[in-house]
Amino acid sequence: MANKFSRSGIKDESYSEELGAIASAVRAARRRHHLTQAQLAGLSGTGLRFISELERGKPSISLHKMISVLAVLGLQLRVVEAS
Amino acid sequence: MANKFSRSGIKDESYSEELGAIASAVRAARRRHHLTQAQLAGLSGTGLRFISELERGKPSISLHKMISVLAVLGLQLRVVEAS
DNA sequence: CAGTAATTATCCCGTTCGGGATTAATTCCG
DNA sequence: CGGAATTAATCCCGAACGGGATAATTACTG
Repeated sequence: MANKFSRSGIKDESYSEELGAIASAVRAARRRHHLTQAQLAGLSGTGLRFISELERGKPSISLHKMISVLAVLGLQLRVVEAS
Repeated sequence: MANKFSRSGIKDESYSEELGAIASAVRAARRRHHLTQAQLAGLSGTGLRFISELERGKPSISLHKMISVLAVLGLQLRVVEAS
């Protein structure tokens, strides 16, 4: 996941494939819906900061907030067997 | 999700189907592996409290910790289209 | 290219997570 | 059934989330 907006922060890219996949899925879905991060924040009852961090794969984000965001985008979380 | 160990706490059962499904999946998988919550905590690098709350569907748990637990149980998180 | 829009980083600060311990309640099983 | 095992609730407290604002950086477009 290319961090194109990086200023000077260090981003640990090695954390988890799942995290990265979720982050990418959220960003892609947001763009499909032609929403800015700010709009998505408003629609999901979260803040701009949360959306930004979610899309950059921040590990420690709160599950229910993420579920709220997914719902706005017509997505869901599922538990599956590891491949 | 029957709360069989409930003492006197009030449990909001209406929160999110996804949360409940994740919680149930974790508990079921743990039992399939014949692990106690304490053992699973040890294996996943979390604490007993976290496992207990995860299995009871606590909404605000931290995503990466949950992913660690799922990994021990041979499970993964996926984002899917909402049905 | 320049101006505007969008995204990211950082700050302050109130709220809450969760480790580990302890206690209480429930479940398990011989 | 009773005792041991397991799970849930609660406590203290350090760590950290995240709202909102601000500033910096990057992307977009005419």
